[in-house]
Amino acid sequence: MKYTALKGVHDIFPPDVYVWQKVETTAKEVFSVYGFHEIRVPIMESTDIFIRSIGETSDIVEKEMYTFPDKANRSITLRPEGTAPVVRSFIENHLYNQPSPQKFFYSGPMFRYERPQKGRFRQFYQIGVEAFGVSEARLDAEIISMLKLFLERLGLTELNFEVNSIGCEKCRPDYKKALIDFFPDKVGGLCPDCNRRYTQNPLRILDCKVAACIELRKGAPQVINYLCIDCKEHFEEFQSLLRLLNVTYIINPNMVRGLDYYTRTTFEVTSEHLGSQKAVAAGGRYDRLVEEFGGPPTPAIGFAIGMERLVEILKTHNSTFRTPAPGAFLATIGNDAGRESLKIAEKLRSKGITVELGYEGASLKSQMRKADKLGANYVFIIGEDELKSGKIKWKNLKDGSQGEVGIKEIEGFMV
RNA sequence: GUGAGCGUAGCUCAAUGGUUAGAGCAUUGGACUGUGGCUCCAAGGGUUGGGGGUUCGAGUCCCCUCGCUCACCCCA
Repeated sequence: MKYTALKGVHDIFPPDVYVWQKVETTAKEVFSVYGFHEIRVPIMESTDIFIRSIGETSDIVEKEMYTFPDKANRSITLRPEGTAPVVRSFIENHLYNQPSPQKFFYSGPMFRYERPQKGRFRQFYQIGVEAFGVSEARLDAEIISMLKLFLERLGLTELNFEVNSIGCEKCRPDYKKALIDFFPDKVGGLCPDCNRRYTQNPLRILDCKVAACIELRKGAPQVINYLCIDCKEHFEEFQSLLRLLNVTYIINPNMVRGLDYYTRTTFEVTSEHLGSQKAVAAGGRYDRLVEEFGGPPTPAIGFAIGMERLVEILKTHNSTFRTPAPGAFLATIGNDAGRESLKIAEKLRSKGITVELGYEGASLKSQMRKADKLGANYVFIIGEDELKSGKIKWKNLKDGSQGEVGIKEIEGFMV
């Protein structure tokens, strides 16, 4: 094959594209009921926007960004995630001067230079939401509830909601220290990756999958026990509201997010139907990011849904996504009938009926076959006899019934 | 970046180192010169991912390369 798509990118075409459309329209419907409005931001930004938000030492920045110089030698990066561009837009357009909270959703492609595997791609799509200006836990609970409703609307009820709090800039240092103090005599037994984590980012030891590390970290201090008063109250209120809203959740004290900007509430929605990358949606609070970006102190929270992962789950749950079938198929015999069929097709289409035609002088039999394969409801047969009499034959392909209808009455017949 | 597995028709897969690489499904046409589905017949479709090597002979064995997949790191 001479021309192929790049590694880790994919085409989306029927019937799958109808699953995607369903997800996108459902998101818009649900999110708008919660007062979220669409925001459209560029897919490329100045590189430093991502470096400052995601964190200089994060894997995304260190090795996964699509970064290149433009013709004026500015460093440009294809967005690896959606929060930073939205925060940039929020500040640049002074949206903090609008009534608080400001709530946005977006959807579109993200780019990360990684080795593809199940549920992971170089160009992938996210639907995300961001809410600015409210720190109270009611908003956290609302957002989780909104995510749950969205998933339920898509028929997904067997997903796991995992929550955690990773504290704030006040309490996290204490916890980090406690964690470091816990491991010294155990470091030798940890896997090589965890040895590296021990010095670079000890929190990451908590979600290592190596059996020895899982064993060794038993009894390790949990971040929940090191939260400051404010963070602790916030987390407890958050949980109490989740129960109030009947959201079934589990606390995952080992859940640590990979992006540096998170504070307090973090959460993930996971599925058993995915591979190793089982998070279908994830997010959390980032109360400091707007200020660090040069905006006014503004608490915020958001999440992102992985479209490919969500579509994967939907396809295993629900096989009813099909390419829409035409309402009518016009089978014609001869040039005159072919010309007449164009007029009829346009009339029906103007009424919103999907119409397909037979082409290339195919035999009636093969046109019938095609109509059947397309799943058409009705076939109209137009030949010399029909042109003379002004009545065309119809056949209902679902029940096999057939009859005649005047050419002028065909719209009424179909509508 | 690391590791493993796999590359034969559009798809799913056959073919002991030995003739012209086959089958099912799918596509197109026909059996009915104006009636779909079921059945039957036929046709099109392949540089066996690519390159090199061993051999009288390679889809099959060896090397390289590219691609895909899964996993690790990390993440939606």
